Amino acid sequence: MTHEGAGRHDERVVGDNAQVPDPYAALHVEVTSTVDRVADELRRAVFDGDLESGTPLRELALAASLGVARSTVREALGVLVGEGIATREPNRGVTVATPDVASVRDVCRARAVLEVAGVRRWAAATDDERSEVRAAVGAYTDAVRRGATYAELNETHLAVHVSLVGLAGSPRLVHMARSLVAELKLVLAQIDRAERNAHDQADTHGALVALLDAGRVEEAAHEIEHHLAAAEQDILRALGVA
Amino acid sequence: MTHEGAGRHDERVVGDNAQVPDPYAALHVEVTSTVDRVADELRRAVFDGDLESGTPLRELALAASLGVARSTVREALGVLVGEGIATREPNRGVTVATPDVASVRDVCRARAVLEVAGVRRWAAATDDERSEVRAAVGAYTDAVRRGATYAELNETHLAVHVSLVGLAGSPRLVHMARSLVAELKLVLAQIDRAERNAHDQADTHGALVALLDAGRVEEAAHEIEHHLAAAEQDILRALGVA
DNA sequence: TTCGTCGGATTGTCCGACAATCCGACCGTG
DNA sequence: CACGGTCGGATTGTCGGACAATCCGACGAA
Repeated sequence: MTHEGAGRHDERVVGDNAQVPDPYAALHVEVTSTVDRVADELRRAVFDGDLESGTPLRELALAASLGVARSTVREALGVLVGEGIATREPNRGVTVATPDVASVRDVCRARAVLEVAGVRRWAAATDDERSEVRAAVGAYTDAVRRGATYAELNETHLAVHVSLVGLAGSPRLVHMARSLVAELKLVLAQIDRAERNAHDQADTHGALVALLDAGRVEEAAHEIEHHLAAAEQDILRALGVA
Repeated sequence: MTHEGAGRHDERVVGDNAQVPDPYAALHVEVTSTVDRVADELRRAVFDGDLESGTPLRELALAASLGVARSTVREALGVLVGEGIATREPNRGVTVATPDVASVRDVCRARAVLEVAGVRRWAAATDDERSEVRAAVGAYTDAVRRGATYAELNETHLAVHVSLVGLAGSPRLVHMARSLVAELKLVLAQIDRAERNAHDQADTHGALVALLDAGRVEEAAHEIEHHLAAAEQDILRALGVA
């Protein structure tokens, strides 16, 4: 992903004219390199289940199939590897990552740390950050009530959790959370959809916000930890752990 | 698709027949690609101050200077960018990252989240993890007493903080902590050495472990937060923030 | 001043090439 | 049959060259 765009031009502090507060905010151009597009396509394929975990990503074949040069594919694969969506073994190539039990546990534990840290800072967060959480929860519950597609439910649900991390007010933590969520999406993409119980967590998330609004932060933190532990168990069970 | 040859040969997950617990542990070969060596060299140069922040990293010049191909340099630069040590502007190239006040604040805040999470799990951590913290603290205090070089003091000191994150028992969190520390090293490499007050935090760290051993976890967490806030102020002051 | 235009420098992408490495099959020996 | 050696194909890692696209600064005209 590597969001972070938002070109922030420096302010020349040379002296007098430091008054103009960027009249051209809210303007941005879409800069899209071929490497980015290839990486996007590969991500999409992985998350949509077109590429099962463990599938080797051959550079030549991908280059031919996508109509780009091998070096371009290679660079895109490097991005995927950096995001943890794929793994590279020296001289053996890149394959779609196969999450094992340990990594699922790890991702969930790390997620808990980040999200709890965010929740604990609810009171200290800005209004912007809080309203973003509310918006994310609203979008998710709306998707549930609307009976949206599985993919959309997933996306909005995970967005709620990322927004919780956003409460900590640290772009880097949010970036880490996104990376963890990407790995989680990889796992979810492998689990047979029928295997997973339907999303019925709209109430849970609403209750979480209610707790926070009531100032019962510690209860909310405990709640989210419980929620994540349950999710971890669900995933491990669906993965068919012995 | 490509159904045919995709025989799902069982991967060498040692899960099943775990009778033989790896008689060949403690054996590993050093696999070092050219890209890795180039990336290492660039990191070294940045952290040693050979490359000031903001310095453009020209692909052709580096390739010629290091005696490797441009594509190799390019890939190494991608790694550096992924680590946050350098930044890439499309069509403008890669430059050594110039940390601003906001990012310093961000890194410190994120660090605090991770380290506090680790400290809070002191009791739940494994003996291995705890002894690793003790070893790191020991190495640092030893370096202080020994009057080691500035670089060594830095390294051992930061290793202590990473080891604290290790208490959480999550490899991914440790990885994130390492990434944050790398960014911090970049900042420290820019600050004139004379500007920084000498390391006298051996006592602080020893006291931290003492608190943890005494089971006063919350005090230790508070202590580390205080410690990090102070370090942030030191850095910002040395950076010459208004 | 402000606005085109031009040339040089650099990146983004492509192509082709080769050695190194890995993998599986085949084969000979004991 | 088990074991070790050899060989060929497939794939990666690295190289070198090439070209269009883009950016930057300077120069010059309105």
